[in-house]
Amino acid sequence: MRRMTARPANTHQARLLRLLRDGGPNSRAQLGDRIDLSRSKLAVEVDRLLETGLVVADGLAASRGGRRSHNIRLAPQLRFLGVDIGATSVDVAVTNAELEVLGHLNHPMDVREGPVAVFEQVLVMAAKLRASGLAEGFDGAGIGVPGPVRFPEGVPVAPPIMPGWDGFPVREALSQELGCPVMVDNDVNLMAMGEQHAGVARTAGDFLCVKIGTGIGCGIVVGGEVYRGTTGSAGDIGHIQVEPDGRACACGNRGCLEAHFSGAALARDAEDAARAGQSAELAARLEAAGKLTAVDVAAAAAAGDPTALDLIREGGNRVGQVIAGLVSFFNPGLVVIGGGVTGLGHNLLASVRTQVYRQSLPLATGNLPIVLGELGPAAGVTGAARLISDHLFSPA
Amino acid sequence: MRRMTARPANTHQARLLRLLRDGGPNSRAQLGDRIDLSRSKLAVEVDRLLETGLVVADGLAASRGGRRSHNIRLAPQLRFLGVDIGATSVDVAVTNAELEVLGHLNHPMDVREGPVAVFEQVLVMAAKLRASGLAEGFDGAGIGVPGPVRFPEGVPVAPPIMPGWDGFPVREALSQELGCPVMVDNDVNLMAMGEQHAGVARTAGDFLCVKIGTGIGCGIVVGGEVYRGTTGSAGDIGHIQVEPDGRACACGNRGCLEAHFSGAALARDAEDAARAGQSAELAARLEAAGKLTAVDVAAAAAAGDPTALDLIREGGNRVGQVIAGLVSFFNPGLVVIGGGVTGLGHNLLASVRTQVYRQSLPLATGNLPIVLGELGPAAGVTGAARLISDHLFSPA
DNA sequence: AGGCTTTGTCCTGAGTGTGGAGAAAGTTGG
DNA sequence: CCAACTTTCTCCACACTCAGGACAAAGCCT
Repeated sequence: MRRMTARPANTHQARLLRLLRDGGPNSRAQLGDRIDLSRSKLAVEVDRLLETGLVVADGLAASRGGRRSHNIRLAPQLRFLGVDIGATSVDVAVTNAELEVLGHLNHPMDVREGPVAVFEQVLVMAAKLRASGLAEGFDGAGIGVPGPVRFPEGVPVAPPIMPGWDGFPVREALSQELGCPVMVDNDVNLMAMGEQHAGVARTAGDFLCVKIGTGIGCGIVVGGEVYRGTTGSAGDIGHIQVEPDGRACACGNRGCLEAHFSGAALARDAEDAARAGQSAELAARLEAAGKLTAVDVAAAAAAGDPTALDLIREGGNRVGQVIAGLVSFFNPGLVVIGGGVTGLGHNLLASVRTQVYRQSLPLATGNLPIVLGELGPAAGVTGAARLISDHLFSPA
Repeated sequence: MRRMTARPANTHQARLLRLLRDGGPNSRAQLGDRIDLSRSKLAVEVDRLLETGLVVADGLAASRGGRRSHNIRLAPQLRFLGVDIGATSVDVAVTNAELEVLGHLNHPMDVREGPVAVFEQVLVMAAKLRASGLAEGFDGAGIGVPGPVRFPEGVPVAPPIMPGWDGFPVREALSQELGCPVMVDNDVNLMAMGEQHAGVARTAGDFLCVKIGTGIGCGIVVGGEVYRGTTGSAGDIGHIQVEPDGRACACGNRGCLEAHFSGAALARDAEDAARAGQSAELAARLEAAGKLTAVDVAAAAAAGDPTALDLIREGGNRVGQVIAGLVSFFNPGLVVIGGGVTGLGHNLLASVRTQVYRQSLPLATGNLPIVLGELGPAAGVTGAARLISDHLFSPA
């Protein structure tokens, strides 16, 4: 099957494609209300898009008191691949042009196995999605990796938790294998874009998206656009010092946020508490599974275990302390918290909120929602699809 | 005398005006090299600007091997007023359209005397500058205040150190008095814009500008544009907590950065040290003046006084610790340090650098200059002039 | 059936912008 | 001093963009 070859010829067409992506099917008249163009000009550009095949007119909508309108929509056979490489698992999903997830696979895998092994797995999963009939091919792919990325080239740089990936040409390699355009970004940025597209951040202009998984990172959105910093490492808050002479961190320093609270740190603390006999609940789970994860701590907390609750509360205080500083500095309109520890839920959220509302000035916190992400694992892959669609839906 | 009434009619004209402002006089050909327009279209827009009087063609430049070019420049009689309200003094300056400071006055004054008294003083100073022949009137004015500002309206909101200003219609009032357009911003943002226009940040895209005066604030520039946050309080880093249960701060919290280090805190610490007999040098100065300021500490340090050096070092460590966190988060391409304590100079800078380079990841600090601002008190007023010129040099 | 509404198409005219021809004004070398 | 060349600037013809109005198509309601 022939995949998408055309690109919008000008900014009007690009804007129309994004309107259709974000707003679903529309009539020409509805599009006209949302774009600053005359009806005549709009009609010309829509016609050109129809010619390219990027957009189709299928069927008529119900009348709204007059002539029925044509349904203009993005070509229904368009498919994007969203890939989210986490520290301990890989998510791969296929979406349509409106970025709705049609199929989603997850596979546990350590990112430290290196790019070659991970890519092999990604391609297997992509093939599986294709075989299931959800896609005959991919028109573009977005991929997120858990570390800083030199964005224009799509190459990870100096990633602390995935040393084997340093300088690996992710974009080029995946583009070769899949035969379609590929864009690469930090996994946290993709989560932010996912929540922006279909989650809690739909209406936010400036917001922060804190992802707490194995590590901790923060997506920064300024005026609707992801901010990546000068070298692509913006949002790398896991190594902000929260305790002078605190715990040793993998990065070589002491007292980093990540060393004191993250999915990995929480699991370790829980295991320590279990072995020290502080919690029968956690000890039982450790006995059963041989190890503990953030999910176990969440379950123990839900069961009312005071040690687990303490661990979560203390962790929330740590993150909250850092977020309070970021809120003072950045003055966002929204803070989203997501990642693997979302299961810790409102216990975590409560202590984060307490810290932020107590430590930041009222002007910055007065009208500041601090909420959990609502997309869960779909945030990353949705964001990945949005990344590549942003790229393809802009003039060549 | 008639002041500037015309505004650029389109974005081309606006871009031309800014090119002339930032690059000085130019021929049509030189302008053509810096703008993406054909020579013919360029000529048309330049002619229209000449008609409005915003731009003049005076004289011919030396030949560069062919026909001599006309010097195109901004109207030489254009005048902007730059006002920088500090916590303890007021700066007022007049600039030409290229934002060169033609005259600059400073007057010690406590901002807590309130907007009415301060405005009176500002108008006296503006009149003095006019009387000296530097200006016959003002085509626009920019004004900075030491607190958050609701930018679109030009109104201070909930400013901690200047309670009497809350909600005072600064923009409207000053515009009435001066009879010209006025824009209002936070003083820190103006310092950033000043250093961006004519100082160390001329080539920086994303940078931070930390101003340490009576308080501490931080200007944030993203892609060349000042970022002000959702409620105008972005960069308000003075109340980030640096020590749990630390010193009491005027804001009601404990352990704020500003309480531990700032011009005010430094002066107080120095006085305490002098009274405690820890430093003969500082004691002598306290004796002489009845009080100490950051300038005294700088002088004592320059004279080799170890107590003063310690105070500066310790303060630098505090700020450095916060800046390290911001660098990890924001990944700027440059950090500028300015404000009243610039006199502490390289002693301060050294400890800030040590903290940042030690605590932040190499990817973020690898190529990160941390430098002192080079404009001193001119940064604020230059930034103020730039603020209003940005406003006037954009389509109406 | 007739009037009204909504949707979509067509056409004209104003304005925007490009590129080339060429005039104006200078330098350089013989 | 003249011819050749360079740089700067102006003028003009042509293509393209885009808005707005007229009008046709297709529906609803009475």
